[in-house]
Amino acid sequence: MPELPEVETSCRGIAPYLQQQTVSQLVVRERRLRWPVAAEMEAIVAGQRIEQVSRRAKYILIALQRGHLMLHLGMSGSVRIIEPTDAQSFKKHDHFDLVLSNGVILRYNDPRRFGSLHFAEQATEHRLIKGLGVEPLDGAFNAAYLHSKAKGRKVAIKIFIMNQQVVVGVGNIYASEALFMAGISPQRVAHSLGKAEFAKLVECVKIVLQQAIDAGGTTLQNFTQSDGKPGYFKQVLSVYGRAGELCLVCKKNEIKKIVQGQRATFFCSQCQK
DNA sequence: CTAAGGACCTGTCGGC
DNA sequence: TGCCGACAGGTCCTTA
Repeated sequence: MPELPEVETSCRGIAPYLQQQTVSQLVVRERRLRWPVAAEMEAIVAGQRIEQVSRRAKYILIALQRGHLMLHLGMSGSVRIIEPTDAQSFKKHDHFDLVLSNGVILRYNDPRRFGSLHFAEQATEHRLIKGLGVEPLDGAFNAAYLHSKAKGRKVAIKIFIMNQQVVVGVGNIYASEALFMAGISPQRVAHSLGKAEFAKLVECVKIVLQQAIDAGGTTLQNFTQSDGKPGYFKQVLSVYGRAGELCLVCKKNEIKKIVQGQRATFFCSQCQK
């Protein structure tokens, strides 16, 4: 479910409630997530002060006095803040609670259980984070970087920009959107792009993600804002999910849907070359 | 090393 | 109305 903008939005939404608070306890009701929640997790977390909440790729990092919690939302995960008076308001698939000493609860919900909760002394050294590529909104993500990474790569450019070892946070929706905005066909082989095309693509990835963050994250079926209310913005998507409809740019061609790497890709064959 | 496909899960939707 | 298959925002792991 969540792409980077949704994770960023969740992160910002929950941070004010968590920062500088103390964890009273972690209550896990379902340990079977993408990876089992470690048995020692409760003991590690209890009593620790939360220093900071941040994001790396699609992981929400909760910095404790000692170590970090790493929360990934997978496809269908969401977090919400529960006031003490509503502590008993459970929904189906509420898998764990991070309970603060002031009674406020960070509650994690995830129907498909593709999300995960890890602990690491140093998040940057954790095996799931260590090998990740650059942040898309960072200056390190630029045309020269992408160009050099693409050398010798024969995968389709859409698959390539979704590769977390290259650049993080570009999910299936925004990969289609960025390529559409850049006027580049998703089927192009990665190394075949020219310098100007890499520059354009980088620029469009940044724009598309930043716009979505500004809009509070694209709201699709089951994203819940961190305050528990349904998302209020519906970002306008230009191609994603619009198969068979007329392209918004050329207004002549129908948006096509193809499958790449077992994922749906949407594009306009007129506007994207 | 790269590339491709399977795996993990539940919920929803369209078609018959 | 009920059942069944297809599909859904992620990403790791195995195999070739």
